[in-house]
Amino acid sequence: MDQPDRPQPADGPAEGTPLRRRGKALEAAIFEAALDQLTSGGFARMTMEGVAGAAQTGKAALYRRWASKADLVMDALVAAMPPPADFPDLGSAEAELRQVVHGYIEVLNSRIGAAVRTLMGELDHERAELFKGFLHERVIEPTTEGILGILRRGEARGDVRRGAAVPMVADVLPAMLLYRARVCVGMIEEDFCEELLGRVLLPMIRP
Amino acid sequence: MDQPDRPQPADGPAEGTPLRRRGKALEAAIFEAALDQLTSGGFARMTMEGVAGAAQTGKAALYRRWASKADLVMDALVAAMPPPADFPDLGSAEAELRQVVHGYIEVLNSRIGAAVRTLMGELDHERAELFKGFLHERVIEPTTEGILGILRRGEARGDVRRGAAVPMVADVLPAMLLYRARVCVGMIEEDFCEELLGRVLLPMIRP
DNA sequence: CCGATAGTGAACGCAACCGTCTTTTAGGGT
DNA sequence: ACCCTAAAAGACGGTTGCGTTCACTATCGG
Repeated sequence: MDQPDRPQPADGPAEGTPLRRRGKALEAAIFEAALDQLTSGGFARMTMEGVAGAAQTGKAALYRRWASKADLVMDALVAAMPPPADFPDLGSAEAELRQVVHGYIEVLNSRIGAAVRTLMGELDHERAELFKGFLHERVIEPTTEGILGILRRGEARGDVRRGAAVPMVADVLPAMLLYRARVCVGMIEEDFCEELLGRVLLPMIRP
Repeated sequence: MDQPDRPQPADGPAEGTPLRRRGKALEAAIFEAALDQLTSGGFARMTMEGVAGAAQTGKAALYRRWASKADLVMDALVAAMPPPADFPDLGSAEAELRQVVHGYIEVLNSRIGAAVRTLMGELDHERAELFKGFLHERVIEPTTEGILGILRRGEARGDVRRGAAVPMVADVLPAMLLYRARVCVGMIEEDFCEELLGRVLLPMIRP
């Protein structure tokens, strides 16, 4: 039952590469290391020493910028966050939901997606208060609102049943993606998308 | 951004109560403390010292029984786990799903439910390997199989659409419960049950 | 080239926790 | 009452990481 208790060191620059970076380049490396350490071990197990080591820099360089681990994580999240997703009118709720699912699968399979997923999994820990606001404003609520928009349009168009444009229905998509990410190993495959649409989402909203 | 970094001490026996317990009574107190510490801070932040303190015992008493923190958590989970849920034939998929949702809400609002929820949230951390087998065998798969049984009966009976008796559909219920538990503060209320049924589950499976 | 400054690497004292050990105490059984 | 033994309490040496400091070095801009 004894396993290493720390996130694994991330791969750093290749050997022979000049190691001293300044300013933005160093920050990018630090952010990358921070998100990776966060993902592989959770917030508690992520350490400033680990991040510094993975970014091949010194702790002093981290503490010159950030007072705490949480400050660093928050800045790393903000820096890596993609722009808000679009939820354009594609003429059918099915096409729109398919695009959303594809988009979210792509994000979840990315570094920032994995980090967000980790924090979502820790939302009910006491330290999650640190990130709750960010996750609600930048992840949870935009997702729900965007899908709600699709459902409203669908209701008006007629390809979504009346009464479906509510947050509970909008939350099924993110809930299923997170559950799938939790329960199964590895990346979410694209065929998951078609099954989620065909078995769950479209039957649920059909008129 | 500085907050306490450890789970809060659980309430122990009242002052003046004799503190020395032996055997099963002490183990029960230790298990309770372990699950509470696990829930409030996650696996990483739970410590043997914290558990010992919350159970008002000494570390030596813990180490006499369990070689490691993970061993303790596993035994605490096994001891606290309710018997497998029943999924009886109630004559309609609606009634059956309502009973399941009620049952799971009740479990999720309990100590063992909160602990399981915490571990579900950490399933993709490296240390989650320790509990993955347990969670799959005792939580995830029984849930999916039980709901699948309901869906199959419903298909045969005619109140569930053809093609709905698949794991993807069966996973919507636990996925939504976990998402709700993650995203919203506090206990899951019973009116959540009716909305989940009325807006999501029944529309999704209706013929 | 030179000066300013950020980065590097090492070291430091401290806190928290681990796992172990010892002495004392008290609960349970006979 | 007596005895056995598990539990309580405290201490210990070791490890890890924190946050800080310092001397040196590399980089950038003038």
